[in-house]
Amino acid sequence: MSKATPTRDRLIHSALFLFWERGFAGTSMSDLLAHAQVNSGSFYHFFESKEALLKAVLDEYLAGLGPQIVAPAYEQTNDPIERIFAILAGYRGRILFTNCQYGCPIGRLALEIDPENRPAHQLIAENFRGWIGAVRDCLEQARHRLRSGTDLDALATYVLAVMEGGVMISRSYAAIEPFDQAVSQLRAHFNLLTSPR
Amino acid sequence: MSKATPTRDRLIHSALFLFWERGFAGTSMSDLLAHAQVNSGSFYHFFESKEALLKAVLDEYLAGLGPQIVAPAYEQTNDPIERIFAILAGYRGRILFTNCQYGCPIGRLALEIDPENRPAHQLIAENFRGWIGAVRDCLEQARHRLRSGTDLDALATYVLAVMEGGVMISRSYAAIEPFDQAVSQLRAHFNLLTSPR
DNA sequence: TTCATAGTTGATCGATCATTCAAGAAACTT
DNA sequence: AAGTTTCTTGAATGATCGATCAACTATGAA
Repeated sequence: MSKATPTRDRLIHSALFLFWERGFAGTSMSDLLAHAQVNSGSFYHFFESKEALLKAVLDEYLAGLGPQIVAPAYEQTNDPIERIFAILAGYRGRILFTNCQYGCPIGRLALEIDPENRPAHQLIAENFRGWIGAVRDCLEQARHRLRSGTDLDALATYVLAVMEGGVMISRSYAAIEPFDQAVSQLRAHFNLLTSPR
Repeated sequence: MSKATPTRDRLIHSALFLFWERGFAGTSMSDLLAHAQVNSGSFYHFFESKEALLKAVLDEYLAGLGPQIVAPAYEQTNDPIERIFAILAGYRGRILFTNCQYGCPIGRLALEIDPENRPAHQLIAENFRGWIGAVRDCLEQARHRLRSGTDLDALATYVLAVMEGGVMISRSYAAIEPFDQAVSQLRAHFNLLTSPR
């Protein structure tokens, strides 16, 4: 990250990456400061604490959900159901790009951050809600093709669960296969949901 | 944990619980030693390092998979597919028991532990494989009821992904609903898979 | 030019981290 | 009873943690 970028942005973008790679506790302040090329005094000029940085990072993820995750998938295809699978394919690309090592950054924090830390989990939940909402929008558009009685909220939540779970298993296997298997089964489910009775 | 229990066992059982509650990095040696009522010198008599304890804990989880997770579900019902959902119901109980705060202890470690730490991830993957294997055994028994062409390995992996993802989302929402929604959609999937064409 | 505000520097702080070790107690073997 | 191994005790270690602070520079308004 070039020093041309404002200090606060360098800090956030370094944290985006490092929290994804190493988690929150696993990223030390000295790691972060070295990566962002910032001195500790400057950090505390912009943020009250490491904790405050976490919140800023979660805000940033939320802001990036549309442009970084949803929009590229929407550009791939006009079919609403294919758009859902295009979102999943985006995660597949990121898994491969990181040698199956990094998963979903939000999911990682969801399991790491103390549940008693409600402000942080509120933001994590908002990220999940945003993601689920995007999938739900697609389902809404495809609702006439889905079996009547399908619970769209539950189905959208389910898609997120499959993604997060698939990413998790692929990480430990250090292989893409578990993710692919999970997605292929989800595809089978959608095929059944959209097939004539 | 009473002092009647051997020291090594106290350490492992304390770690089982604390790693589940706070994660590996989030559990300090002093937390652990206080919880197990053991002095640091005794710890290092039995374990080479905190890292070595992690491996012992993962071994313990693997050993507990049958008796703690699978067997109780098998006792609930004889129907192989219902047994899968009984396993999921077991996790539901544990989620509720911990106020939606603790999820799956293996999943938590899967996302926390550095993927470069292959020995640990081998053990995590073995736990996942064991879980998937147990589900696969049930699917095998029910294979005549499933649509032909169903990939049983992929379907079993998928069940784990849904469980892990559902647990994760419930944790951040601090509510059981996301888990229930995920399981209900999985149920819908199984209903479609077993319904006549 | 002056002055206030905004941002930077890096040494330093106390707390806590995982780990070590010398000494001694307890549990065995003979 | 004597000797040997196993286990326990808890103070101490050096490293690293997140955070602080006073001194300094850069910026912008008057």
